[in-house]
Amino acid sequence: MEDSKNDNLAYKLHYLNRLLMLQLNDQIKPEGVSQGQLPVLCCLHDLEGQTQAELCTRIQVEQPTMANTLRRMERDGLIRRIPCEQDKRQSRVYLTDRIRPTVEALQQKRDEVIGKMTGRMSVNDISDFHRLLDSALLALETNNEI
Amino acid sequence: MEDSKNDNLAYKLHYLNRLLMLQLNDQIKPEGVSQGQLPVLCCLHDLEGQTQAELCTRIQVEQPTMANTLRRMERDGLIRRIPCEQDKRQSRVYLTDRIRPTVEALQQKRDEVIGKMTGRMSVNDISDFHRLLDSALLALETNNEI
DNA sequence: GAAAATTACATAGCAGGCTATCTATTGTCA
DNA sequence: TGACAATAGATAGCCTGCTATGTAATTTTC
Repeated sequence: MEDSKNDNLAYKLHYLNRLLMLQLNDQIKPEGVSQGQLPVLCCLHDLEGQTQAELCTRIQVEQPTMANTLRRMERDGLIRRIPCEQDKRQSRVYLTDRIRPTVEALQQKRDEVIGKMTGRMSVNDISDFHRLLDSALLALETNNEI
Repeated sequence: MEDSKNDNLAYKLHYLNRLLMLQLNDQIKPEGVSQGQLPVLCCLHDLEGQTQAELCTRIQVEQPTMANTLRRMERDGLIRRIPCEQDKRQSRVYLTDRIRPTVEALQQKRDEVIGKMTGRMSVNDISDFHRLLDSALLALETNNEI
């Protein structure tokens, strides 16, 4: 049976994701940025001053994951957090001046890795790939028992 | 720009993989098995007595990753390791009697999650999905600069 | 046959995902 | 107003991936 030899969608997706994240990491490492931090940089590049909770919602990770990511990013000088006056529980997150000018180049690096991945695909293939991923995402996001 | 709003293949793949692994975990957790352990169980179900290095090659993870996974699986009573007489550096890995009879049911659980993911796809879609993942894998496995 | 290279595996340390739980603040309502 | 509920974020602890490095056994080479 093929599936027991790892020839199944779950294995392929998992392995492809690992390859992709490794190569993405390699591309953005020179700027001192890692794979998990890039979505936060992009999200803040769209709109600075978001709260941790807002970043969680947009990037779709759990709150403690974001808390850890932000801690590392602050440590590495990618973001700064400014406590909110009105609500002392929350902070607003901003890019540092050092990283702000490089975010678009980082997005380009990411797109190059995606380009390598889709190198042998036709335009139709790529739009099918998007469509199939969207369909799979929607199916898994739908909250009911299997 | 759409890509800066996480509407890109890298983000989708990453997110889909996370959803898939979470739901796979939920399905196999009752048997005391987790997502990263399932490929090892399947691989040993095909052929018991493989070495750590052989498992690495088949499952395509780095050796320290496998070492850790095997340590947890031994701790949890999923495998046992028998030192090799001829070559004292290596051990051969076997399923425990407890887990051996359940491996096929676990594979079925995995296939159910995959089924949920592909629920709205046609047979053609699914074969396209395989083809596109294979193409992407091949492109990223090819070892040259972007 | 001994030194050197290789191999098999273990360990340390990090990133980034998760759940569960804690603290402090804010909001609600009787 | 004072108690309780809800919210924002931090922390602890786990898994699974990675790189770098260490150690013991084996193989190769001179």
